[in-house]
Amino acid sequence: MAYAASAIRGAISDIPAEMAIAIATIRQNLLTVRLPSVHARWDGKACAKTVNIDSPSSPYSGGGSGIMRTLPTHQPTGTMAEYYDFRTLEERWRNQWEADKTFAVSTDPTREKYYLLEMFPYPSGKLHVGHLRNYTIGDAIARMKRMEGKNVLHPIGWDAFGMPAENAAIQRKSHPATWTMSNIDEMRRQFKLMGISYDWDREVATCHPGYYRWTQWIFARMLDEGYAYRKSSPVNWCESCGTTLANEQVVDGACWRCDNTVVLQEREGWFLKITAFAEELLDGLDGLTDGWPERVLTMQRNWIGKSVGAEVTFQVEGGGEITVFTTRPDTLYGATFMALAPEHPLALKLAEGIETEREVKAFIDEMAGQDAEQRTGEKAEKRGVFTGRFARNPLNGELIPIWLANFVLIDYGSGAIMSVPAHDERDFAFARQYDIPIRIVIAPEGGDDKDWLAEAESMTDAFSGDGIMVNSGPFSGQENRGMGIERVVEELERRNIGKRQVNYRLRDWGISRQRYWGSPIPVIHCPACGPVRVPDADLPVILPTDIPFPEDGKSPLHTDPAFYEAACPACGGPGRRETDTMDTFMCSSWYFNRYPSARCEAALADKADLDYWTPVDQYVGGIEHAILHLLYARFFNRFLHSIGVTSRPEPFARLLTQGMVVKDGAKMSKSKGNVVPLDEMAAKYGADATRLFILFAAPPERDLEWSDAGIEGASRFMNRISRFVIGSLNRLKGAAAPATPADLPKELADIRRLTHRTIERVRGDFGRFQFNTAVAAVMEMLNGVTGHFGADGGQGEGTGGDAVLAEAVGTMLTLLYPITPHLTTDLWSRIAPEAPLWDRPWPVADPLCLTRDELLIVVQVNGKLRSRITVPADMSEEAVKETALNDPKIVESLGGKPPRKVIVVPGKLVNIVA
RNA sequence: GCGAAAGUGGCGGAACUGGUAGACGCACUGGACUUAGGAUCCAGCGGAUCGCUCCGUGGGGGUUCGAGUCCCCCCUUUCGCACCA
Repeated sequence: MAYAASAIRGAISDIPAEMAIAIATIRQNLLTVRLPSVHARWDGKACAKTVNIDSPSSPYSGGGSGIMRTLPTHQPTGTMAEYYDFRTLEERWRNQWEADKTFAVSTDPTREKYYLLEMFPYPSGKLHVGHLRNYTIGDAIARMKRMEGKNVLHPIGWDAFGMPAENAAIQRKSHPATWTMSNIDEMRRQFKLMGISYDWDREVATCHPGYYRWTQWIFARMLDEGYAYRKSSPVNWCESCGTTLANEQVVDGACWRCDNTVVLQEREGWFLKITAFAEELLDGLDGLTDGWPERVLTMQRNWIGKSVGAEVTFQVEGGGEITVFTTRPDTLYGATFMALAPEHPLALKLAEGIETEREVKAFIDEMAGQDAEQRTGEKAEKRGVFTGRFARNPLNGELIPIWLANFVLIDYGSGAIMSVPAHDERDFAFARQYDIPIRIVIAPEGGDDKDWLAEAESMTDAFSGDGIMVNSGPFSGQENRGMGIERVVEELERRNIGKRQVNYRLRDWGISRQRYWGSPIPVIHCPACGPVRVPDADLPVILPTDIPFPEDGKSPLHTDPAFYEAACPACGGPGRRETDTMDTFMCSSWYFNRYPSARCEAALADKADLDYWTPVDQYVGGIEHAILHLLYARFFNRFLHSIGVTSRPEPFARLLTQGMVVKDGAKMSKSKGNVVPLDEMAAKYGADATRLFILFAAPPERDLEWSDAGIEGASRFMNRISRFVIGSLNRLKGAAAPATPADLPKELADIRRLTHRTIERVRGDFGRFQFNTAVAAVMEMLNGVTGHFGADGGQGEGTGGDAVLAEAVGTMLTLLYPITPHLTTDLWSRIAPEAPLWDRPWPVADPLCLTRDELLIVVQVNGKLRSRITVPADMSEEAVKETALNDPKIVESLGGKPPRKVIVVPGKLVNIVA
């Protein structure tokens, strides 16, 4: 007894000396230490203390690291709980995994591969538990797949270019590179601390020249293939970020990163022709329906926004023509006016020299001064002005007025529309406001034969449904859908005044950023040759990091002659290097193709490696990238596939979008000030307990509410399983294979059934990534097993139970390993030091152990639970029915009424209808 | 406005194809071990009567021997889209 107290005294130097006057008792394998109550606290904080008892005479000394226990300091006094020493144990295995490169993999076509990827992080500082969820889910999958025998590629890297580094540099009077690198170091440490099983040899950072060389190379290929081009156009400008943004990066009229209102500004810049892939990107989604969440597919479909219709040309009375796009050529006879966007090239021209000119000009000027919110926002009302000119309806020859309207968008279709107020809500509202005639040309199916021309007067809403064409010349009487549309288009094509046309909402991707911390665009502008791309041999164009970063945040590239002065690669004359940098989304659009051969110098990636590893089998990340990153990455991959670089058109076979971590009703984030620091959790509860809680608290797709009490529970479970396994150790060494259930006493057969049923449940749960129920199943199993063997695993010693116990312990540790790898590995190493847990195969349930010889049958009367009966498993349906009917509770419940009908669900229930 | 998902104890959440609602965990209550207990162990824990029983999965209808689960209507919340012709 005495050694325990002295061990404690020695181990905790900061406990006051009198504290060590402790009473220690050992009962079974549990050490209980009592301390005098006068020492209410020796440290005001509610954190834990660790006590290492590692005496040679200790019953716990066999395991090497010994048993350690934490003593919660907030207890006034305390018996030490049976805590496990997660600090020492987690560090030990973490170090071993790193030293041995346990999770490093190589291309091996003889083995089945599994590529698991979490969206790589932006190195913004330290990780908090909100970040961790993504990586914990990924790690659980990776570790499980390894146990299933797969060759698992599980890499990590850093999305390391971007604005926040520049902002931080200004604030700290530092340099974006310095800030980024130190964040990467910090976060790498934290990933290792949490025991995420990455192949660190494949780490990439997008700001490394060895990486962005290939980002530039991809841009060069796009330039060669005509998918990268330069144009001047109105682009989204974020004043607070001091840069332009792509359409995808504008959310509700505001910058996706800083939430500042975005304004349109005419600027010249580089664009990528993502629209050329619109159809492919849309079609590709059909192949992802099994593996991607439906709502992500829907969001991408909506974003691409395909519309099928026709292009129709209208002749302007007095010269000129206007082309419109419509999805409803069947309503052409109902077009009673045309409307142009105020920015339309003809807008002012039409009114030139006639009496409407001044009014039209005023309208155009007014609209030019409005931002997107005023123009197309929720409260924007329909506004317009008559140009004074008319166009001729190409089918019925009628003259219709040409208007300018605020609701017509210049950058969709041709920036002009034909307006059919009877069958389009927007046109209807506009027509009513400006007293433009409304003409019905589609009659609702089954509607009475009315005078449809007169009917328009009393319309209160546009009718946008389908029906029969009326007032439509030779087309009248047809169904509009299908044949009607088809016939009209044929007629337009025959007369050469229109044609079939598909339009997309998707726009080309503007990638020029007027910032410093990004990949340089490999182009030199030459006064003679125009923009010329830098030859491949000269890549990468290095982003200079040795130039001072100015305090005003302006990109030093624009003002650094050493950077921008360059000879034209084509003519050798003096040129100017492109000083804008690339959108960082370009860097993250292909990184998953780099991991398979992360250090490849000769190419973006080695083809054999790509053939073997891609596509990513399971991608894990946040829903916020449903469009942004996931659309760009698909685009890049398809482009690279089209030029023979990547092996598959689609990059991600399956996608899991995890929910956010919320605390106090808000998403956990630094700006909200509700973060739970990772280091703190690791120090207080350990990496395993933190991981366990994250996976246990909610299914992955749903939001997770952080709970300080919840992680205490996770920690308790770690403690209980640790106590149980350590207590059982002496029974496990050399335990034989368990006997078949038939040869075991009922209680032990039940334990084996519990073991194998748990294997079944966890298998199913892992398959659906329902880690919360998988954990619950193992918790249940531990409850059942401790119920039989005792919390210390010592009960029933010397019986044939050792083998059953050994099977149960091995199973629990294996099933839990993907979630809490450190503790399970450590405990297993005490049972079988020669074979590490991570090399064990994933368990398979033995059907023999799942069978039962007795079944519990629920008996209902009129659907209400009335009794439960236990019957032999092989009892016939008829006999089960009889047993149920003769059950005393059922007899009473029936009260002599004869059963009208009896339903028997084999193995489950009997329902008696009376 | 349109579309999608979701509403289950005090809380997080289970219930796979309709078949014992509330697994597992948290919180709470009682007990044990104790000088002490915010540790540990045991027990209880949807509501009402607290014996049998009745009512309970947002509300209302329906289908069925049987509905948290399927169908219809409504309410609430979250997310996405919102002049894209």
